[in-house]
Amino acid sequence: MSRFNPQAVDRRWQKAWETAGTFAADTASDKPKSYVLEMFPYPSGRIHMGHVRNYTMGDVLARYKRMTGHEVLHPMGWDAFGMPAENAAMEKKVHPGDWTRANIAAMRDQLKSLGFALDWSRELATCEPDYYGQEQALFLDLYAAGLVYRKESAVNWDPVDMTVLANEQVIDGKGWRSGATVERRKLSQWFLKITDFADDLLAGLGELDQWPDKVRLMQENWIGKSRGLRFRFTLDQRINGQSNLQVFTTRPDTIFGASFVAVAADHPLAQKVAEKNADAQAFIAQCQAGGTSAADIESAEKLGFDTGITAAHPFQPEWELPVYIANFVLMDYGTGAVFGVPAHDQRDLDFARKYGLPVRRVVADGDETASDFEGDEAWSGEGALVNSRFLDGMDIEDAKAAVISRAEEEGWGEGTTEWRLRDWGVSRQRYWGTPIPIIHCEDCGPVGVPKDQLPVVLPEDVDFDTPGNPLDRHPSWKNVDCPQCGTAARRETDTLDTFVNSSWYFIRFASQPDDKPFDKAEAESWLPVGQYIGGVEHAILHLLYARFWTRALNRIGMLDVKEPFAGLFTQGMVTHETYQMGDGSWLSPDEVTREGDDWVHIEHGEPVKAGRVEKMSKSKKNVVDPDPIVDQYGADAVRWFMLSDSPPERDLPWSEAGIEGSWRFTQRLWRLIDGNEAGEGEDKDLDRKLHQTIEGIGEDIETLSFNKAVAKLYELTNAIEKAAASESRTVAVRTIVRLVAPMVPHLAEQAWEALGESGMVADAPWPNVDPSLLVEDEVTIAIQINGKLRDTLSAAKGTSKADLEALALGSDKIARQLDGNEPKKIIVVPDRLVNIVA
RNA sequence: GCGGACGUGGCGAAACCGGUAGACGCUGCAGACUUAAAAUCUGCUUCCCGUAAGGGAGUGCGGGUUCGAGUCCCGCCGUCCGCACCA
Repeated sequence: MSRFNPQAVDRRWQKAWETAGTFAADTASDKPKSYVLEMFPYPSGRIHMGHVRNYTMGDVLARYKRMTGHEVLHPMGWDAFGMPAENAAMEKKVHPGDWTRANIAAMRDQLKSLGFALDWSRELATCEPDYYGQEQALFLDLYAAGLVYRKESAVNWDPVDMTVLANEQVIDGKGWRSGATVERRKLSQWFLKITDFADDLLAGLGELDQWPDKVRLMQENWIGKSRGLRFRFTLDQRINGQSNLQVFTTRPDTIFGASFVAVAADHPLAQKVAEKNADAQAFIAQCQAGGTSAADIESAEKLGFDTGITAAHPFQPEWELPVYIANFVLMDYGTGAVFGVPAHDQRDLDFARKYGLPVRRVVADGDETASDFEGDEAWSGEGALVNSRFLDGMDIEDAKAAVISRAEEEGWGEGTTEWRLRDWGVSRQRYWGTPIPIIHCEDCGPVGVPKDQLPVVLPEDVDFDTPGNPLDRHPSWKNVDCPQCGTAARRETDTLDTFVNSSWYFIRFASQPDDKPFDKAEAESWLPVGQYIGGVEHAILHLLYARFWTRALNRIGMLDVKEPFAGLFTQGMVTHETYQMGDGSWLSPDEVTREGDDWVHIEHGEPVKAGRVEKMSKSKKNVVDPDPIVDQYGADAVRWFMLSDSPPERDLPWSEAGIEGSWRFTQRLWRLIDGNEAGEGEDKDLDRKLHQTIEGIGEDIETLSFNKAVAKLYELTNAIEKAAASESRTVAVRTIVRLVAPMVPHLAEQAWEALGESGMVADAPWPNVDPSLLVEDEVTIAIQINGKLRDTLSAAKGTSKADLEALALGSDKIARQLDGNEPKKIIVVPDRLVNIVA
């Protein structure tokens, strides 16, 4: 009997698939189409285990779909623009393009070594002009359709490096390189009108029944449709010529609990106050220090500045509320101004306690109705309105409606729908991205680059010695003539957010003509993606942007598909134990070894502390590189491990013992197949097991429950091993090759060939279930007393309730337990259990 | 701060509609084969009491519904993810 030798076999079949064009997707095929897609990788340099897991899952599904008669599109490409390339350029003095392309080449080889069933003929990289040029064309189409506009928006400004920072480059309010306190600075930037589609994006979630509920809920909350009241406070003085201050609230019911009004630091009222008040100016400056991210802003200490202005309560003009400038009010949401109800909002309560403002209860917390609110925990739950005049006794919803209709009658406010979703800012002040195809002309304003001049190609001759955007200081690229009037003008130097690249790559995979972004009919023959697989970290932004982009293409008539991804699966991370020396420094898994129950350094034997199992990360050095693992154990063992044990949506802890186990299994499987001896006769138990497995695995793969499919294959393997030679056993061996083919394709091809089958197993049909072989005739019945298991017995399937009851009462163990007592009641669940209540 | 999820043996987990908790894998232990080792094979492996037969406890914690709860309800605790310029 031979051994399974992946070092010899893997490459052989990878070449065979490539030569035969096995996985090339044929648009003209009349088979049912299936589009399987995993989120394309950023070419960071090496494939990591997270990629291997992600792509293995998609691969199993793609191969299974092929075997069940589908024409499968399973492509791969590169999300190739982004900051790491520029960081590498600064640190290693390499051009971002060279760095990126070298990374792509290395990672492509790595992916190929894993034997994924990919259609490489459709490979694309977003950093190449043939991709981003088409993206520029789409941008211009959206611009023409009125879906693109410019407005002022805040960025993180590093005053020392004189550059814009990404949120992740702001650490505790400081720039990551310079250490300088970051400022919020306003720049004129490009926006896409995603809010035009807010209602539709929300409504569309309802039809995405193959998406995880949690993702739909997260998107729903992100879009954040809320019904509320927009109304005007009358101020005691005119500011900017206005004596009104417009606010928005989702809780108009709590209007009688108001104790202050607050505006954002960049609200016009705040700006006006600051003109004459140095303290206000200083406060605003303080609010604008630190990063722009919501997490930073909202978790900071609540601070306010009393402007001295007061606002009259709409129901009682002599009741005056102080107007504050506050650091937790966001200019981007609602009107940038709110009223604070400390008793029923935690932020407002913290603020009121800090500044000694009144705290009035207006919603009863059970029996608690007193106007004076005690304690430091706001009550945001349900309750009847109290201390609220005409609202008293109403529930929250009725009170909201009552206040809105009163405001509308009296003319000082109106019920509105507000969205948390904001328009998508796509401007990035960086080099390594899609150039925005706009030329700024003094006379004509922003003018789109004519389509026959696309692509606007990034200049190659740039340097990264100075921080900031090299496009900005590249005169020959930047200075051009206006396409409209011909006078001197300048190119837009901002590039597009990389989320734009990933908002349509799945369409380009389906159709990639040279002269346009995609062919409508061809793209529509594949779309929507049947199963999209990627990390949960993309649950909101990427997926929402792609859904928006698809709708935008819809509106301009380029595509009739509305939802890009019919099925979505979010997979868990690959984790590993962490190791630390006594001094706190991290060690990588290959620097440590086990001695008994303890870990020590592999070279000098010093003790090592094994820590928590965490996401693999460079900073904690708990990273395992797939390459040497594939070399040692072969692609199939790695793939098998990726599918085993952990449910795919949960984290998968990588372990040396685990990959060893997978390796042993591949060898065992090979021995089972290669060592099968012909026999006579049928083996009914094995037949049943086989067909139960065929049925179960099909379901498991379709629901991406790979860990369950793996467990069933172990059970079947165990059963075949134990079975004596027979015709049934030979059939089982021939069948299991096809059942494992999506998971361990190299081994399966080799076995298929060894068994003398014709063609490739990748093209073989998936085995059929014979329902007549699934029937069980004996079942085990549990016998409980008061819900506790006391005995089990075996009975023919379908035994009547009365017979089961008699059998149960006839058991010695039960008689002993009952000790002569009469059962009060007996519950019988046929084919399952008998529960005796004593 | 806001939003979302998750929690079952030493470990990863399974358990379909509320019906035998722990399938399957890993680890560990014992044994077989071997001159020896590796590989392989066999058995055991939730915890506690007990030589055993057997008994008791048990699905993060505290309550509840039910003949019966890992599963349903209420309240906690812990961990992880996202928060619009990381991708």
